[in-house]
Amino acid sequence: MATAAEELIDALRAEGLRITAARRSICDVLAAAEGAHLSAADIVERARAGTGPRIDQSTVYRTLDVLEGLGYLHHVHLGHGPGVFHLTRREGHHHLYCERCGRTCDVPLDEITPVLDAIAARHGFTVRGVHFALTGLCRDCEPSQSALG
Amino acid sequence: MATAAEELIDALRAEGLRITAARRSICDVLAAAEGAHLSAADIVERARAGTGPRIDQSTVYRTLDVLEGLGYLHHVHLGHGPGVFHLTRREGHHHLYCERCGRTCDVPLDEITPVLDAIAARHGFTVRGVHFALTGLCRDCEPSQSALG
DNA sequence: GTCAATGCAAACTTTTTGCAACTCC
DNA sequence: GGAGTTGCAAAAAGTTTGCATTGAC
Repeated sequence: MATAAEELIDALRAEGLRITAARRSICDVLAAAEGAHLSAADIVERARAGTGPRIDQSTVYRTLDVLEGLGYLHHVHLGHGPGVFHLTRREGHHHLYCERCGRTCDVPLDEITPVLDAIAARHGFTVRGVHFALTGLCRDCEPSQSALG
Repeated sequence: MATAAEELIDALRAEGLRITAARRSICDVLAAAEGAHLSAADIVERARAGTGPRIDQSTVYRTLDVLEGLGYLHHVHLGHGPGVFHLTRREGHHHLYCERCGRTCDVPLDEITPVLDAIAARHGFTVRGVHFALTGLCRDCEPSQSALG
């Protein structure tokens, strides 16, 4: 199959950027992660496992920056701690983040954008980003769950 | 009037915590800020202007932490950069944040919570936090504004 | 061969922590 | 007087930058 990694590499090439071992490795990691949310440190670790221990975090950050600039990647803040990266497959999505257990859940944009936009519009804003998660509690961590039982 | 600062001090006293010059100063700054969003650095700066240059950021962070724990204070992340603090007057509110110019707008919770909760509930979540801003563009920074003109 | 990209180290920003000295109650 | 707080300094965590070297085209 024409992998997602190849698509990223082609995108870089189309921009006239150079295809290096580090970039290949980073693209592989991102593609292999599919829907997962990886921190920069995760990506560094996996890229090193793939290509070798010489890949530096600064290279990873720079490559992520390039890919994000090209629109192939988003980074999101789920809570405190490092931002997490994922490819912008399809439409993108918003994130629900459980403050207690850290579980995340993706919410399709078309499910949430119209609603947020309507509210934002009343205040003269356009909601465009999915840059921060919506924080709350998941079913298992909701206190009323056991309190009511 | 019984100022908001006094209310905070009373709350600390009621917890058996000690009332120090530093804490008074920090409470004054928070109360004087009213609706504004202050970073920790802002608060340090203003507290020093009020009480003297010896107040340390670590003291400010620790005091903010106490007040947040007591429920009198929230901190929010509007974008990249430092978190911002504000007293939790009344009901609290969500934040709209313009990615381009940094303008913020408060959205009353009762305007947005039911809507977010409905969406979150479908995914087994309860949206509780207003911890991260909704990011987007304000009227003045919306590109379609001029593009359509 | 040239210039973009890398690896390394170090800076940077924001927040947290360790600890002796202090001071509020 | 004793425990909670403070100020100072240093660490921690995440990200960015400077720069000589390397390697893609």
